[in-house]
Amino acid sequence: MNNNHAQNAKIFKAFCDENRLQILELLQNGERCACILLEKLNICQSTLSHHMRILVQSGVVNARNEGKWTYYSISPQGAQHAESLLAKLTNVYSNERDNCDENTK
Amino acid sequence: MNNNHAQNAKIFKAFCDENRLQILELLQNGERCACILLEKLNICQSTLSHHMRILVQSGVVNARNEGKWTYYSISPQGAQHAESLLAKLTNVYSNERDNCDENTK
DNA sequence: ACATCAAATCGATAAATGTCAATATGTTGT
DNA sequence: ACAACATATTGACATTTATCGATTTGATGT
Repeated sequence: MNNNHAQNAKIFKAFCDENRLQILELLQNGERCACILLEKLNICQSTLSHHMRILVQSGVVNARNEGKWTYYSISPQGAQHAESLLAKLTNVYSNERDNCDENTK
Repeated sequence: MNNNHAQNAKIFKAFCDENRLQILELLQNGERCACILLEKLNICQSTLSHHMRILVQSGVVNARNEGKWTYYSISPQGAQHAESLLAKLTNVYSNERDNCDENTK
């Protein structure tokens, strides 16, 4: 069984903050420059940078540098990975028999 | 647009902790009593209770009381809700034109 | 070289979270 | 009523996280 829960938890951290969800919502309309995101959010620049780092590290968001700008976009692959991971983590394998057995370890 | 990001963030908090992911993994084999979960995890009882509360409040896990025991199980509906919410949050509506427009607000 | 702008990093601080020990609540069986 | 057990709650503490202001890095244009 896949057991790197510490790493998997990091992926879902992308979705655990109000501001990050708002950022994702903005990115749903397409790739956006950091400065545009900054305009729309009531946070300071270093805070945005912090959130973008978490989003990128989760794999859910892509970053692209062009000149002095950084463009961010939702990564369909990263999102798909998070989605299937969530499905995998919540899939029920049992048919509910053997409830009190020790067959889980 | 659906904007209760604070509430949505709480749902994904269920998946943001290593221990909670391990609990979900145990529940994949079917409904489990808290005492069984406690046996398998290296955490103390009050910590387990804390994590179960977060999991239940996220809607991803169901709790059922029977006598002095509490049985927990994965909620397929709750999991489905989280999954479709994740998909909704990462869906890209744009065809990548109008990148620098102000059409997002 | 220099000024300007965008973004990242650093340092400090406040808030949130995870953890445990101790206690409380509630159920079961005697 | 009481003891035993399962779970929840409380209080304290350490760690992590979110946030901001200040500074640094890096690119652009003059």
